[in-house]
Amino acid sequence: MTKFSFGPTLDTSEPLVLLNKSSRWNPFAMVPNSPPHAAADGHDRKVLSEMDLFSTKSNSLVVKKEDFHASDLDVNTGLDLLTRVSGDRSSTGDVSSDENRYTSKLAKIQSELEKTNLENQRLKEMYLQVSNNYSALQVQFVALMQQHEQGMRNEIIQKQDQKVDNLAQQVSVAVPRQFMEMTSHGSSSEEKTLSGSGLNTAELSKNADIDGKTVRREDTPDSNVWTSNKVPRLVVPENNEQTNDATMRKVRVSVRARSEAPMITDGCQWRKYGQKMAKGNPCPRAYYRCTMATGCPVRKQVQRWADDQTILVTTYEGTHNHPLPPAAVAMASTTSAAATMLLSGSMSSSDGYMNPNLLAQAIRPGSSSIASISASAPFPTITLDLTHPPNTLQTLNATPFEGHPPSQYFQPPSAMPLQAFQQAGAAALYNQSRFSGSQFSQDKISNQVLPQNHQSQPQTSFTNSLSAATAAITADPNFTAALAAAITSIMGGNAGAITSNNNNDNNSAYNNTHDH
DNA sequence: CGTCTTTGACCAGCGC
DNA sequence: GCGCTGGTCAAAGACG
Repeated sequence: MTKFSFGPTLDTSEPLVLLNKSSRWNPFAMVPNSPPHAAADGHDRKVLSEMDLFSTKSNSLVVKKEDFHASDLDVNTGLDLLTRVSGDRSSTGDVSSDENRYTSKLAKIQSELEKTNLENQRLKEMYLQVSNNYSALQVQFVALMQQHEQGMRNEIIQKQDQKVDNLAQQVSVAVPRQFMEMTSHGSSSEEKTLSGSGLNTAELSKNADIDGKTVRREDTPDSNVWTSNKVPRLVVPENNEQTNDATMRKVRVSVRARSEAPMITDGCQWRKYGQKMAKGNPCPRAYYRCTMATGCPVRKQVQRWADDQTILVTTYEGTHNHPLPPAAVAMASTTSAAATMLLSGSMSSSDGYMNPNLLAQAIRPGSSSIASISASAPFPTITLDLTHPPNTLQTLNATPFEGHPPSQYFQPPSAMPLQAFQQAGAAALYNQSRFSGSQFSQDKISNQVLPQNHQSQPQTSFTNSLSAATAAITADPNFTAALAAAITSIMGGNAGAITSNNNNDNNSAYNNTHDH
């Protein structure tokens, strides 16, 4: 309820004392707020605008005239006003006229009280209404935010579908769609003997239509995760046991960040379930799983980079099957967007091989890059390198843990927020389906033809945003926020859903000598 | 006492 | 089949 402050204009001492002394309410006890004409002290005090502001029974304040007599006024000696009035009366000697005057004043006060009570009542109602409206708006806001997020996902899916259609029209060579086929139909011979259409747009559309059903997949630990809901939908149809294919399940997002802190909180809760020494890295690799919800399939690996142990490499796998706290959403969206790009590229590709021409343009040695895609890794992995300041970013040269030789890099071409970035990423991933199978065939790469509609795009805009994001990252100790800023910059603020990254790794973990 | 971490054991995939 | 490696399990201990 609105609480009205009497403020500095209220002289609480006198009326309070009076009220304590007399069980009968005396309107003149409100001397401090009596109208000027009622106050003999000459002070221009205002009428108390609100009397009983908190009691619904304030109307009971109405006082009958007959309750007031001159004797009453005389008794209340504690009231300055009354004292003065008595003095005035004694000077005039006209008691009856004074009573009449007090009666008229009382009537005025009563009327004012009624007005103020009515006003108070209106204010109460207004407050209730505002409060209710606020609550309703709050609910609507939450709902809109959810719808907005879903809408962005759908938009991305539509863009992906359009891109896929374009690719289907452009690609005439017979190419296996391993990545998609593996997820939609499992590893069947079909994936390698796909018709010359390259892309089965009808099937792609069908996959896209699966939207809304694939969220369920997140409930299965083996489901393909690491992506926003839309991505798994595209990649993995429901009711397909093949969706549990280990390869697809291993789609990963790796984040490199320079951090001396033993642990970086991203809002999610993680439970360490294992630690092992990995080949080629003196630092042990810690395994975590999300414990924010039972059955959440999200896992992550944390390991310090062998080349620079000040760099924490966190690799995420899976999609949360539960709501995320705000603190976790940023990271989740970031990694999810990256995974979305990766998978969207895989989806848009009609084959499993890289296009050397594309790579030649996508990979610009010496140029900045924070995103790379590993084709040599056992699983499709997109790596976000947040360890380099602007203009000194380096492409990632290997998957973080396995110590493999330099993988294929993807540098987002220019001036391209989400759609273009995704297109470029998709193109870069166009032929990377094979990396899901861990063995990338260079021989096949050389024979591939790719659409390159994105390759000529200028780079300055993206570079600028990238530099800004990187600067924010390097300056911001809040890894999560910084990472979110970076990806938002890349993705044009359309980063979708949810995969959470968290560096819960701690120094103690590295003291262990658990090895095999 | 419940939760979390530690860590040795176990399993699966892969190459030889 | 064997060894290597990555990944996971689960008992035991630590911790609050």
